[in-house]
Amino acid sequence: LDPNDLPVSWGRGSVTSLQCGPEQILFHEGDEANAVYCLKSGMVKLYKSGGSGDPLIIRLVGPGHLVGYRAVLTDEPFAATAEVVGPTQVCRIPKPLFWELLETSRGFATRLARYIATELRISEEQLLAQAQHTVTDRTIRLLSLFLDEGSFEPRRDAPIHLPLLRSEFAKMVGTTPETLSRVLHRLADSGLLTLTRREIFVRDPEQLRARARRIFPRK
Amino acid sequence: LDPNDLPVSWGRGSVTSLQCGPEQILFHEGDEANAVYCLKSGMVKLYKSGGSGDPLIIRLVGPGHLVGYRAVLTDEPFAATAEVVGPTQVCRIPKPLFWELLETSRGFATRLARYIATELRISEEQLLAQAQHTVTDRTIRLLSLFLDEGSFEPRRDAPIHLPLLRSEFAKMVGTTPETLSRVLHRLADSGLLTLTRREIFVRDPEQLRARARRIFPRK
DNA sequence: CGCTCCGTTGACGTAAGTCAAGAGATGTGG
DNA sequence: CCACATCTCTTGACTTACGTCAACGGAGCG
Repeated sequence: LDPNDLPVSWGRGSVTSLQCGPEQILFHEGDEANAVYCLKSGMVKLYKSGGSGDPLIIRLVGPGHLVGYRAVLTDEPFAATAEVVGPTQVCRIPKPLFWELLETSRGFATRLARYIATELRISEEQLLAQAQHTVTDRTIRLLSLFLDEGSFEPRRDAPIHLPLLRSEFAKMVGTTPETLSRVLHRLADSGLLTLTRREIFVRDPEQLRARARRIFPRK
Repeated sequence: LDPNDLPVSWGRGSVTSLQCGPEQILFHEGDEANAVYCLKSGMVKLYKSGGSGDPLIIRLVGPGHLVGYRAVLTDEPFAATAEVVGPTQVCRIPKPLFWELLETSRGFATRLARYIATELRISEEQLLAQAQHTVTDRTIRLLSLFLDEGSFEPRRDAPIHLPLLRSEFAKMVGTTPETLSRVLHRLADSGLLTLTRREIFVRDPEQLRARARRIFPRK
């Protein structure tokens, strides 16, 4: 996931720019998909609940990335909900325009296909992790992913700062806040992390990455 | 997943046709991705192990579908292993030719993007199921999926016949053969299924579908 | 007729979900 | 500035689904 991966020129009338605040919903799971959104700044979380049970956060989306393209592309209803996390600027690209881009802009469809292909790999890796690794392992994996993509404002002495509540973090790992709390504190006790109310400081980034690689090879 | 979804004409010299037998491997996880495969008949299972632990079967691929396109598209090594299940005919499309198709064949890239987008939805649904549903629920979901796509030769009185061992079925559900056995027999006791050594007869397809819908809405 | 491979079943251990209570934060109004 | 309400995180006790280990039994095959 690298920002500005899709340098498409939006020189059309129908693209609108939106300034969004926290908790604003771009679209709901089940809604008709009539636009694609592109993040200029800020962050959006994409989660799906499937009707029953707690929602699972499918992914966090940063600047330069697209949301909603999957449903628009296949002409299905949205399969997830997109919610703004912090102050965020987005472009709204209506479906017809998106389709026009696909047909006219040379190479756009290919780039998009490649983009989705990467998402698919990530999703399948997460599926594997979910299927056969413990909460602790999955937590380490997620922390390591956050370290790698610096998109979450690493501080000088404090690599990871997430604008997420613990309960949201839990929804990304696929567990409950209670279990996540225990796991994080166990990791903190072993000296790997330092915890504050809503920040996670990684004491030893290299050791974390090493552990992640040991559990999930080839990353 | 509908067969012949990608009616591309393979009238080139470099496309080769292969006749494969069971257990033959098209490619291994980690191999360099130098070709895409298209199934003409038979079945291929795609699984990934991620180095440690039991492999998880990501998906079963039937006639008319592609395998390996994800890695070829993004120019990464294969992220999964493709193994032939029954007697199977496949086309092998070398990477350069596939790329040429993407660039020259009008609309191919878009169709491919749409195809991957569907895979992505399925993968994310499975992720959700894996994260917050029991083995029993996931088993029902899988059986219901098999019922819907008839690609697995439904018999007149016996809707589901899989050319898979129980252990493979378990790898699709994301559990162990032992647990799957217990779950299936519990479902059989309740009258929903009849079991033989390597076949699963669905006594009441409608009830199964109903249960699946109740657990996993909007399918 | 044995060998091997799977599927089944049982006993057991454990990771993690659930329920419930308590402890800090943070914010609000008097 | 201080109660007071609210929200999140944390901790504990309990429950449970599921994985693991091990033994057994029926199929298929040489």
